[in-house]
Formats: sequence, C-alpha cells, structure tokens
Amino acid sequence: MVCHFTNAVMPMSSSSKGDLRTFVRIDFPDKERLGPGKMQLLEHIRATGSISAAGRAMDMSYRRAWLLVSALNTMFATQVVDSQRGGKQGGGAVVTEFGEELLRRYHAMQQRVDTALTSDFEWLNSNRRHS
Amino acid sequence: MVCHFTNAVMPMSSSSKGDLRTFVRIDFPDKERLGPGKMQLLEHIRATGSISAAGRAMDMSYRRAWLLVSALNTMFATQVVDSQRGGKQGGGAVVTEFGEELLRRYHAMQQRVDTALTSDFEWLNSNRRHS
DNA sequence: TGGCGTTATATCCTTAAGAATATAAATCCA
DNA sequence: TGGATTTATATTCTTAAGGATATAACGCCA
Repeated sequence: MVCHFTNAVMPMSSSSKGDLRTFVRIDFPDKERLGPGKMQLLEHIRATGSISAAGRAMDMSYRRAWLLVSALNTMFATQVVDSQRGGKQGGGAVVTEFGEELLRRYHAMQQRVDTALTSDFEWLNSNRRHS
Repeated sequence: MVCHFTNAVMPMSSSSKGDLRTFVRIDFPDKERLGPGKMQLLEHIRATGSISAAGRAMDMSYRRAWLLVSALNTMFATQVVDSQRGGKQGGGAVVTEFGEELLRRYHAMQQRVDTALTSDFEWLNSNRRHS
C-alpha cells in the first residue's frame, strides 16, 4: 500500500503552514490509488447526489468520474458509492455509510500527517528552490 | 507541496506492519515530485559513485536516471548530486552533504509517518478488497 | 594520439492515461 | 408512448512519460 501526503495549493480541506498545504494519497499494493481526487469527488457526490454533477463540479469528464467511482467500489470490500439509473432525475448516486467513514478516516489521516511532518515540510520549503 | 506515503512491496528501507510497507513521496507546488524512486537512486549513487551504475542497479535507463538527478538538483536551492565527466573512470557522481541530509530527512519522515498512521493503515488493509 | 567509460543531450518510438464522443439501458413523468 | 436525465460502457483520439538509440564532450591512461 502506498500513501502520499501532498502539500500543494488545492481547494481541499487541509491545514496550511506557511505557503504549504498538505493532503494525503494512498496507493494499494496492486495499482489502485486513493488520494485527494477521489475523496473530493466523493464529497461532490455527497453534495449533489450525482456522479455526473460531481464530475462537472470538478471539471472532469463523466467517464473519468465514473472510472474513479468504479475504482473506489472495487478496491474496498464494502461499497463506497451506491448508484441507480432511471427514475425522476434520470438516476443518481449516494455515498454509503462506509464511504462516509472513509472520508472521516481520510481527513483524520490528513490531520495526523500535518502534525507529524510540520518540521519536515518547513525544512523542505526553506531548502527548495523557490520559483 | 505534496507528500505521498506509500505502502507497498518495494526493496527500500521501510518498516512493515502486517503485509504493509510504507514509504514517502512529496510533490512540490509546481510539478516536481520527491519520492522513493529518487531517494533510492540517490542511495545507489552514493554506493556506486556513478549515475549510470545507479541506473543500471535499478534497471532504469541512463536517460531516466539522469533526468531524476537533474530534477533533484533543480528543485532544491543546494546541489544534491555533484557530477563530473572524463577522468580515470570516465567520470562519476557523488551525493553532496545536502543530499545526505535530504536522505536522512526522508528516512525520518518515513518513520514519523509509519508511527502516525499505523491505525489508519490497519483499518484500510482490513477493509480493502484483498486480491 | 587514440581508446575507454561516463556525463550530458537530442531524437525517435512506444505505451499508457485521460479527453472526446457515441450509444445503450434504466426509470420516471407528461 | 416518448422525452428527459443519469448511469454504464465502448471506441477513438490526443497527449505525456519513459525507453531505445545515437552522439558529443570530457579527461585519464596506455
């Protein structure tokens, strides 16, 4: 499994120190990854009740959004997003309770990394070639 | 800046918990990244005194190895690898003192992440679809 | 001087990721 | 019944990353 902690300018919940922002990315042993993209998409799905609307909100093709959701659903033993087609609005998608827990976990990991690596990020930032 | 903590089967110094191994990857605001690939290459350069030998040891094309070293040298204010061509062995490369400190920092970050995210990795591992 | 091994590049090719597009399929509602 | 909207999926195209290859440049040494 692989886990990335990203520190960049991104419109995601993250704590900043100086001009740095951090977020988490995790890669599983095979090739599947779990990062801010899928988590943000998950939040948009929760907000809109639709994969396509969430994709549009992130300026992402529906195909890609659907692939991300599909990956999420296949990489965990429990369903992360439930979707249905047809019906009044043509269909929709909801984040499962497991998906909600995954989001909470993800944010908690973010917090833990922020605090654990504060000094490292400061060192990296002060030693990196700015601009 | 982006930081990845990767947990996968890889021949790198990393602590394992269960069948998981973690390592760190960092992405800077632009597009430059710092992860196990460059760090491992750095260790091979230290061991062999040569970019090409380090690349061969990692089964990596010289072009790629050189690009990674070039990226390392341009993303930090201080040189990470010093190289020279010509001479007895045809040339060579050495990891600078800053490069050594970078390696130490990287390993320290690995340690910190390992301890900070133990419970999260356990949760992810127990909830992921195995196989 | 010429050979050797390495750094330093450029050029071309292959491949994988994602965008664009198209089309079923489902289900409600007018 | 047909339209509207979304899920689900296939197909084609574009683009970016890396591999393969070639070639200078460099400086020791035989």
